[in-house]
Amino acid sequence: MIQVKEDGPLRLIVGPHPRLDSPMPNSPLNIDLIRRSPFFAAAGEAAMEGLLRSSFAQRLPRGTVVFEQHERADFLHLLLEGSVGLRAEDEAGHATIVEIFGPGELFLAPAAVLRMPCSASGVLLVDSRVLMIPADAFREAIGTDLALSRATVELLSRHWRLMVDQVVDLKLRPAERRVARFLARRVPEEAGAGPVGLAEPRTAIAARLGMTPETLSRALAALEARGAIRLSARRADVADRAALLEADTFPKRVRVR
Amino acid sequence: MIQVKEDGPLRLIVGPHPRLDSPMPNSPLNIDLIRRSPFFAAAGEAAMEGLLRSSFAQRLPRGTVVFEQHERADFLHLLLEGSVGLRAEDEAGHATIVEIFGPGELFLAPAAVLRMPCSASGVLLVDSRVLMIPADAFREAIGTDLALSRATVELLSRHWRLMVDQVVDLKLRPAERRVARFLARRVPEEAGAGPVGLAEPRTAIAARLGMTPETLSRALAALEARGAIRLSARRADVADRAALLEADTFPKRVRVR
DNA sequence: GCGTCCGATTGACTCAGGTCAAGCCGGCCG
DNA sequence: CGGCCGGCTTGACCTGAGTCAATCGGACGC
Repeated sequence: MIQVKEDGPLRLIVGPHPRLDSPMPNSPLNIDLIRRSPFFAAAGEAAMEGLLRSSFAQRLPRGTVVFEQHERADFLHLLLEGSVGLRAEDEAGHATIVEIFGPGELFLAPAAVLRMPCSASGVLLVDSRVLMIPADAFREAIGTDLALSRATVELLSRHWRLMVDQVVDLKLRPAERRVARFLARRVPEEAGAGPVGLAEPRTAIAARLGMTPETLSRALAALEARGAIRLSARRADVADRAALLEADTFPKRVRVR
Repeated sequence: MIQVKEDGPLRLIVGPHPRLDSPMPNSPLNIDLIRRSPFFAAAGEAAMEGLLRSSFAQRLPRGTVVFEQHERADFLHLLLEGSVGLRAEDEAGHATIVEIFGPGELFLAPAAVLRMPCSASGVLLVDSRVLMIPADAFREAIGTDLALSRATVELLSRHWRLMVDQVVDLKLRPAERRVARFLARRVPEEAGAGPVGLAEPRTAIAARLGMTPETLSRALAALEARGAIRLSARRADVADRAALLEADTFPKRVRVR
């Protein structure tokens, strides 16, 4: 079921419909996590039940590629715990991380819906638990269940907006500010301060933010020097979320249209 | 119905349900254009009929803002002719163009679906014809018509992928190559060469590509010098689509996890 | 036909961030 | 417990693209 390619990253390999033979069946804990995800909340219990029947959860080590760019998607993935990066490679073989998703996120790499090749690979950035939902079952369910279909529209809309945000970030904000915003986004909503985990490798975070690891490192150091955060291994303590977003660094250009 | 704010761009102002009093009713020509849009093709005649009943078309001058960032969306827009830019402004008031859409594109600025404020404004980059679809009607239709709902899922999926492409572009490719790809995308699919119109202002194109107008200008000049294109007013003639995409310029960095 | 005006181009200069090359540190295995 | 190794950080340097400023040129009004 899981197989290691000797000279490459761990690659997940599964047969067409490997239902209940999973290493981790849907425990109550899972169900609870799943129910809290914005997607299933919108889809409703009924749809959820139906989909879960053919799904299964897995605990997978970091580095696992859960789906591969340019290949068709056989599963949708709901992250129960951990962190995935969507990695896209250009024709020259250079890669970035397009987005990083955390627990509760469903990424149906719209490929699954369109029956098109994935536009990115899914790589686990830390050891994770993933709920695997067969794409066929999903596509079928979406064709009969309006609530589910509607939930999907909302999910995609949210994800589209995330990407818009990122494009704006890349185009308008300098590296240091992008880092600051990234950290701020990870501070629990209303809490104005607190620790944020940076469990994923720096390289991945840097790629997500559109910069090199060196620049990320320097930006973090600068933020620390400024007193906005305190760094320790695999995490950063945010002193003041609002201060992080302060506009003290210079912006870019205005002219449009 | 249309109103000019003295000291700002043209702003479209419409009442809640201004049906058939439109300056341009749905002529057969419109219907035909609409039917060819990938969205309505997927949604099917029935859904299309229903939506069109409450919609109306308008011819609007360039510069018109058809919807505004941070405001709720009252209409979905199907571009019949012309070009729109999605313009996003950051908190400091600096703006970019997130995407440029051409004829046949439906942009329901997912805001309409989520009943959330738009994450960008829609600005006409040239004089255009736009089909306006009341958001309520759409939201209602989507809640009862599975085909329509499915078409929406596909539309959003396509749009998500467009954004992914753009993020990859911004992160991995240098300015000149981004320009080349932009031009190539506008060469009619299978035709290996041909003229591409650049009717929208350079400033908008530059913003869409994440660079300044100066850099765009230099990139175009460089491509011309290299013999890849020939420039004339408001258009560029592509000699060889494939050659445009050639990888002769240096790429960026590799390392990702 | 001619002046005005605004967007596009061109040139010279600057700088944010990428590149290259050491060091450093913590985890892991023998 | 020591040494190795991979990932992170730090420093020195370089360059792609932004900035600022001057000029060009097409569209439009008169």
